[in-house]
Amino acid sequence: MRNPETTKNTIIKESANLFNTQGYKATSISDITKATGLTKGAIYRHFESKSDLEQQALRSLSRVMFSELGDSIRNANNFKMKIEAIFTFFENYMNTPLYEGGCPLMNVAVEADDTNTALRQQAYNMLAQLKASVSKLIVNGMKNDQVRQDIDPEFYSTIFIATLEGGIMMSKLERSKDAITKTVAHLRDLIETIRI
Amino acid sequence: MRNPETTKNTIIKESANLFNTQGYKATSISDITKATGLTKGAIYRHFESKSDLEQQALRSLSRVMFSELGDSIRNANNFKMKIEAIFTFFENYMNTPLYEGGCPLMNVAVEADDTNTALRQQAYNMLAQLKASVSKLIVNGMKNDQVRQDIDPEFYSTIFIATLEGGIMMSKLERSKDAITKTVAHLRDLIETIRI
DNA sequence: ATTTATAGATACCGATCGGTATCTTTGTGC
DNA sequence: GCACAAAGATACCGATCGGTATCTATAAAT
Repeated sequence: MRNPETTKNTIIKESANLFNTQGYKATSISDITKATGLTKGAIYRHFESKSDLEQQALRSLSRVMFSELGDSIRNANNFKMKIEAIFTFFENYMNTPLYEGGCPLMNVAVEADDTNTALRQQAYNMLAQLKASVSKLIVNGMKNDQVRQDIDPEFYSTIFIATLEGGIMMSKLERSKDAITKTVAHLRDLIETIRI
Repeated sequence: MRNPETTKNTIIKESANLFNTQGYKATSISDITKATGLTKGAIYRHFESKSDLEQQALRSLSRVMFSELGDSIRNANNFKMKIEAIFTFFENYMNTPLYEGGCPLMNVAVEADDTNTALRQQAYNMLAQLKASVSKLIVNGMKNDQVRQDIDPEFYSTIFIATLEGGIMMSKLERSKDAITKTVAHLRDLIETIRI
């Protein structure tokens, strides 16, 4: 019953959920004690500060996000299907989300200002990783003659991510799939202009 | 020296700045006393609660945003130039922003969860207003034979806003104009496909 | 100049914040 | 079954939170 590793994972999972839905600053340690059924003493045994917990929770969210996204890209076996896997991943934020509260990258990017350098740096790294994976997908498409040679992978990677993130922001606010559906439809058209 | 109207405006302006940069929940009343040089007594004479101040501050940000955006659209005299005015407006978030902290709509959309219905509703209304103004611009372009008749204004309005909002989110995180520049370049291409 | 209404300052309230010292409970090796 | 180290609970800390009752200073009207 009393497994410290399990306890730590529980704290990370529950706090990640709270941080991603309510915000990092807005979530208190006592919120986390209520969600986990543990006490402050237990939490501060496993994490040296709230800031430490925030960082580990975001790292967990990041891992979940990128492992799911990476898996679904890997499981698709051509450029078109890999891109569709990304679309599905973002559309799922509105029906069967991996985690509550929307995209952890966008949430932390908006909340973390200059006073929270640790979270900001993590957000920056997440965006860099996301851009790199989309760019790589496009580059591989070019190598396999599925994408035109004259396009800039970084350019399209940026367009894709901006459009999808903006779409889920709108959809979350409107509580409707409409925006993300429209943005994905648009990106599908865009893909056809660079595919071979 | 002692003008209650001026005082109230000062409180709204300074608190709006803090809310938009640090977040609503994360900004305390004492942060606002420091920024304004006033005391709690003065603030609570003009606003009945922090929530009331948050709402009035956001309303102020919204008015500034839409009056500036509306003016620059009005001052342009054809579809292409009006669209360019929107691009310039969003690009300006990265060089000479109207207010610190990025787009008030995106900030409040991400922060305001189900526990803050008042701010959420205001954010929803802001998005509706933004969508309506871009849609109207496209509809007018169609009426004046500057835009193709077979396109859906709501569709393109959504694409534009999603892409621009996503772009400024990325640019703010990366502290670089790169993302917003790329997204604007993309939207410029997109415009050419629906213009006559 | 005096009165009066109100803008703003001061001093406080209980609740909650992040954090810690200390105590009790629990699993594990012998 | 006993000892022991570590996990978790309890009780507390000072600081800060949003909010308010009360007092003082000030501008305007007479």
